[in-house]
Amino acid sequence: MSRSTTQRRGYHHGDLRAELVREGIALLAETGVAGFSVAKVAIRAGVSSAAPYRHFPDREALLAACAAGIIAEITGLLAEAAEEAGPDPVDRLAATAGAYTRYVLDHRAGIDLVYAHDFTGPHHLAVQEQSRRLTDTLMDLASAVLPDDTSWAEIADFVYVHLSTTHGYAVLLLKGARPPQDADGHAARAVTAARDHISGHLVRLRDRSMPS
Amino acid sequence: MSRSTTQRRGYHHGDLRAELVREGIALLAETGVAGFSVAKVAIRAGVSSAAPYRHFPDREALLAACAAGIIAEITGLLAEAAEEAGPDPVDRLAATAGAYTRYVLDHRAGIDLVYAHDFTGPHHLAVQEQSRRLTDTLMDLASAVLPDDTSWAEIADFVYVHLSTTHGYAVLLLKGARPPQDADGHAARAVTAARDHISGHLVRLRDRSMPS
DNA sequence: TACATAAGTAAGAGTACTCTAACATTGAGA
DNA sequence: TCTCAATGTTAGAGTACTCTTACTTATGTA
Repeated sequence: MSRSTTQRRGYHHGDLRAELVREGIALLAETGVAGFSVAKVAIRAGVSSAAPYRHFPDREALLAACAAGIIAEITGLLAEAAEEAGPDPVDRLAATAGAYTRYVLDHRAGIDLVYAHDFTGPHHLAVQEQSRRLTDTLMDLASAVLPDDTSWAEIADFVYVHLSTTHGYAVLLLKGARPPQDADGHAARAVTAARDHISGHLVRLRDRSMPS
Repeated sequence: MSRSTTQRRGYHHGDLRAELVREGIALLAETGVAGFSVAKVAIRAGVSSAAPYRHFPDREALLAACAAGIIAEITGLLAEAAEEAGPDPVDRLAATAGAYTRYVLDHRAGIDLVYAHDFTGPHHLAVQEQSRRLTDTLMDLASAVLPDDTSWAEIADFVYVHLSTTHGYAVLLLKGARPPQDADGHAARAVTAARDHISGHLVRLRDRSMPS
């Protein structure tokens, strides 16, 4: 890992593939999917517009690599946030909402790629793999929150809604639909929203197991 | 309102502006913002690719008109769903989550326009007006759920998270991130998620007002 | 050191789109 | 009925992008 920076050495780049993904993610953050083009990414990376085609068969493949990179980065941040949140399972799961919000605020439109694009095909296995890892991370955290006899499907359902809440909150923030605050304030509110969802869910489980 | 259909009468269309918005919304539903073009909308409406420019100064204006139309339609559906849900305030608010989910499932990618695009500028007052109406509708429903002495800002905050949860759930559905179900099943799960959020929020309010 | 190969460049064909300009048709009111 | 403003049409200039082809340069290995 001697040269992971943006510096270019000469005719050959060194690690153009990785740099294209980095610049692609940055471009997505600035312009969203609509403003994304292979040519722009190439210019940002300081190479000709044909160079990316040595590393990616087409635009779609570069886009997919960026998506996989974004998801992988988010997964890492969520795991890290959970770790820092301490031992309480609810604290740990709720903390992921804050980290997610922070990421979206930092990377703005980049996030719409992951959710406004179809990566379900067989050409996008890397994206699917990263999505699975993200889900697995949340499943682990969620299973510590829910009762021991909760089925896998019920955990998945719960995780899905947790991620929905978190994602929805962060995405709406990007619309400026809220009075501007600092990132910390938004992240804290996201954590509270996650807590509300968790506690509401647990209350419902309790009420279901011992009806009035 | 004698001719609101798609039929064309002759050289002149009759109400091309409205039809462009309709077809634009339909195109957005199929392809998302990335696949949206003035030319395609014109073809769908059966007119030349220059005709839309008689009604909209540029592509952005047509896009904004579509967004305003989408938001207006959603607002109507939410109000209707609340009405049909009966007298209980929680039922009424939670019902909006189901209606929203149903709309997104029916119109798929159309929704990403509203949230993946910037309509905050002074040229997009129509979009902002429709957004305000949607928020007002939810504010009314939310204020019936919360204690009487809740401040406007707190209601707005609560509404924001309610909408986040709902929107996030619906958007993630579009990714096929869930085992496919019928729309009714998804809508019902969205309502439950909204209920969990509402009850969790109310529990927190109660705990705050009478600490242990 | 020779050289095969990986990884870059330049040039451009082909496509799609936005928006404009000049012209055609129609309907509604004077 | 006449006329003109509104609303269509065709043609095309200008732009941006994707992806290919042929060529160039650097690099690692025999």
